[in-house]
Amino acid sequence: MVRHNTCLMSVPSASADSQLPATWSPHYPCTDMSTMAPGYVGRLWTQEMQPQFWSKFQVWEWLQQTLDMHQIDATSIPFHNFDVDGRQLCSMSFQDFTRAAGSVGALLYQSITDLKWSGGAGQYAAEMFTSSEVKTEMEEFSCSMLPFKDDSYIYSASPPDLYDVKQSFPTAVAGISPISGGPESKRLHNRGSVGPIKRHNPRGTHLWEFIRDILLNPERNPGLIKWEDRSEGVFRFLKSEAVAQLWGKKKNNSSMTYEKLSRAMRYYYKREILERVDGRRLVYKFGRNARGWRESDK
DNA sequence: TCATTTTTTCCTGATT
DNA sequence: AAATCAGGAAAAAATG
Repeated sequence: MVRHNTCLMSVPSASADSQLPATWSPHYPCTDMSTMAPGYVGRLWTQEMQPQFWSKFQVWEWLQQTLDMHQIDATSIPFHNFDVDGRQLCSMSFQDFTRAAGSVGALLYQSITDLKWSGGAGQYAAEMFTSSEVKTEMEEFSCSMLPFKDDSYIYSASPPDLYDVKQSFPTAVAGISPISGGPESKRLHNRGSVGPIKRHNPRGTHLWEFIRDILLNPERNPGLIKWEDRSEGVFRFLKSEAVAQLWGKKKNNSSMTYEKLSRAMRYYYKREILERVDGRRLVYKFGRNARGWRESDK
């Protein structure tokens, strides 16, 4: 009955490290922050911490963190609308936010407003600190990811999950009044038909949704997973261990591995969320019960 | 708290 | 040889 994970203590394999994109280097609840020499942190604190000085990349980081924190599916907002640096971000009005991100904009606006005034203290500090740690690599990254080739399918990604948003932060929207208590706050970008959509998704995403969202957000996906056949829903893990680490991060489980993640994936076969693709390693295919991955699926 | 569903962990064995 | 794939079992987590 007793399980000892002596061999799981650290990251499973060396290959995991090499796969780990700087972007996704695990953000643990910064335990060592507090125990760290203040001088060390201070340097980073003053500059990296303040949203005004964020790079575009850090803006993305913040976006991702904020959405995660509120359990909002990343596909529900067009990331390319936030291809701005910290300075620009901070100069955006409430309206700008709602225009850029629909209803989620309110939340984002509130978040960034808080950060501006708090000077970046709090949890974000930790997050941003982590990212500044790997800054050099990150910058390489952001360069290589800047030119997104195809924004179009960011949009096609959203529908279902969008609905959890209201559920998870209605208060934020309501309590944001200061700037515009007005009409423009209701220009949510819902695409006409509010048809038979089931808002079932409880909280965070399930594994398959997590995978789908990575695929659907190229700008958040620095070569982690790639479509093999977009129209058939066939995809392949390029950096299996990195994806596992990312999944682990989401689940707050630092010992996640591809081995374990793949077991969960295999359970999807029976439920027809995934279809088996044999012969090809690291290749999976969405099944009839997987929703929201098609380009024409909205 | 309970029941059910999903995910995690571990493992043995097969494949590539 | 090292990774992956396959699933069974069972525990743990997440959800309603």
